[in-house]
Amino acid sequence: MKKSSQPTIKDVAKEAGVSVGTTSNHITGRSAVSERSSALISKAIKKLGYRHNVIAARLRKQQSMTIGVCIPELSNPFFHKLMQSLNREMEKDFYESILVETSDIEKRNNNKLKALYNKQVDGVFLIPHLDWDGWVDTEVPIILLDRPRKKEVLPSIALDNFSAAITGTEYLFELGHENVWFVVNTNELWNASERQAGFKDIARRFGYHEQCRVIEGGMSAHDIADSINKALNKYDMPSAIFASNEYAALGVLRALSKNNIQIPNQISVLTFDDAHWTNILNPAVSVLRQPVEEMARLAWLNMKTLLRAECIENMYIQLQGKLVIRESVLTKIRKGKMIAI
Amino acid sequence: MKKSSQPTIKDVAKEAGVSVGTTSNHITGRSAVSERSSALISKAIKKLGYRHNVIAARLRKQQSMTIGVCIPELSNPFFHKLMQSLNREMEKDFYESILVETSDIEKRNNNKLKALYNKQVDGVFLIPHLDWDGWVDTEVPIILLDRPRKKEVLPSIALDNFSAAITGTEYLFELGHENVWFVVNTNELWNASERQAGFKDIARRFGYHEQCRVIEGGMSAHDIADSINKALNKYDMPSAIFASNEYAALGVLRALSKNNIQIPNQISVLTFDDAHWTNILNPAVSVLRQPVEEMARLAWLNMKTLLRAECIENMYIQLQGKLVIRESVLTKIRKGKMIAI
DNA sequence: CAGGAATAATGAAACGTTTCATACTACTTT
DNA sequence: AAAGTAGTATGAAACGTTTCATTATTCCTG
Repeated sequence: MKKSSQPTIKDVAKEAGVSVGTTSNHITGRSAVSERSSALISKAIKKLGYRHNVIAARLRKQQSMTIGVCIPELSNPFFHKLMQSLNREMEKDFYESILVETSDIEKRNNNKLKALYNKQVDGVFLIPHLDWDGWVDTEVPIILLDRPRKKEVLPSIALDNFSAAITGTEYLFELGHENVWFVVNTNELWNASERQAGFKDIARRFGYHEQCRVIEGGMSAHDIADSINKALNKYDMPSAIFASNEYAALGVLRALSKNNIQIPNQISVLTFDDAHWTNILNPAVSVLRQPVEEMARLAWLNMKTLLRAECIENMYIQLQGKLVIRESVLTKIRKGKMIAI
Repeated sequence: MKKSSQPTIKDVAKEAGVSVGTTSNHITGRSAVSERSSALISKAIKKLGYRHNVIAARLRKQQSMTIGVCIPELSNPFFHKLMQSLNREMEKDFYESILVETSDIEKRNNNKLKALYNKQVDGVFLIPHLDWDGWVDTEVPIILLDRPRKKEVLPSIALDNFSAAITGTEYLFELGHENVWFVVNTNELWNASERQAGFKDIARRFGYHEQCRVIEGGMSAHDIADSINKALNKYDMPSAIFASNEYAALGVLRALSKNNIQIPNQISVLTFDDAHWTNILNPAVSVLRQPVEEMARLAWLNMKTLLRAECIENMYIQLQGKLVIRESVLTKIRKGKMIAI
């Protein structure tokens, strides 16, 4: 905003020959205004090029119509898809978001959180860090997303990672795969460990825990590829690999390609996260999809409840993953007997 | 913000036993405050849990410290990387961004732009649509990014698409490739056509325009794959393919894989956009990288000049693409004679 | 046509800051 | 001791809305 004076609501009122109160009513629509006045005001607005000052309105209303969204980083597909979906939801109710990235630059969420509070956000969506100490202003609603770090005390919505891993693994087992590797990377410990736990659990139940193996990948896709490479040299070749997220999946693809291993003929591949390339590469890779839009929808729905100052006791919503079958998993004949799927 | 009354600067002043003016000076640091007062105020702030109300400050200062950023959609890697870089730049100067996605939902930029103006943004970064009519509030600084749609009248920063295409194509030619395909998709016409023009220009200069071909791919990566597939059946196989962006590249990979064509042994591949998977897949694909951070840096630098109310006449900055050589392009021996590179 | 109800319009106060002209204080200098 | 000066402090006005208790107007009903 320049110093050049924009016309205010007072100017409009004067021009239209009505009071500021009436003008405000016309603009916000919160109270009835006669047709005559409305017409006059509309004309005045147009004539003066009046622009409604949202900042002044916010101050008076003591409501910013703004939600702070803290995510680790925008470059992660899951996070920016989530951001996108949240925006779309909030937009419908004329709310606006302030996006802050917390990772990399700032390991602690707290500074960012405080800055958001200073901006008078009406609510906060937070994807917390592992080392987040949980400090929070109890006056402003908060919902934890994706990583239910303090789910006992703060409302949380996340994928049911444990079950999702079971869904995926079970699918592989049912198809006849008995020797499955689960590949995790180490930069996102919470979800990875839950998924890993699910994998181990179902492997044990099927009695495949001897052959099934968890490969700890490292931080980058390249590290992961290396780890898989080493494992490939060390152990019997698995008949399927389940990657715990997009980066792990890329690492798997690299390692298999480097070793001239065909997907799915020699090794089947399944992965968490429905990255856009999964459906394009050949073979298109089957995926355990996180219901991002659903998460955003529920998040916003519950936020609105909270904004109405209604308490939600002990909310912890677990979303179910969805298996999306494409071309990267082969049906295996199990020793002699056919498996119906 | 709840109704529950947060302490205000007045409460702090009273608690500290000084005036509001002094308190404000302490908080904002715009005018000297004695050690004694500062200490008292700090103590009072801590005691009351005072929180600085940014909205009130903005109203009074007639400055929102906020920049609107209009991008087509967050899911496009180039755009969210740009957003990320812009945020990082602006953060250093304590500016904040309001992100709006324009595409898909709303074909016209204008509504979004007006909404931003109502929010009293101090400036706007805009990646305009093809059909944008160029309406703009001349009072608030604007810089066009990536697509210099109205570069004659509005300051713009964009990749020099024409030259970048030449750089990439020349690289292929120098390596001995004479039969090169350039693959464009059709949803982003501006940049694609510039790149295409560059490609055609250099092909003509090398005298390869007979064999070199532009493949119009379609909207999605799958459509692009289909188009390439058809072209492969129809024409002589090229020795290299240059994809005009990430989606085109994925389409190329799919089509080649489906046809059991080896990269780079049978066909070399080069692409615009340094998508994160390009460096991970096997072979790692060589890339013509857009200098995103540089673009963000320059964008913010110039925005700051504009915010200081200094005029910038006729700004049109063209950034140069950077060739990143990886594993997907093969050096060819040209008929009998070696090419030194 | 009086009385009451419904509908519109009014204008001043309030939201929580920053700003600025003024006043105060404590030194230093003549 | 008066005068000057630099450093601080003060408090009321202003930023542009919304809100709400009143008042004005219109409409309906018996």
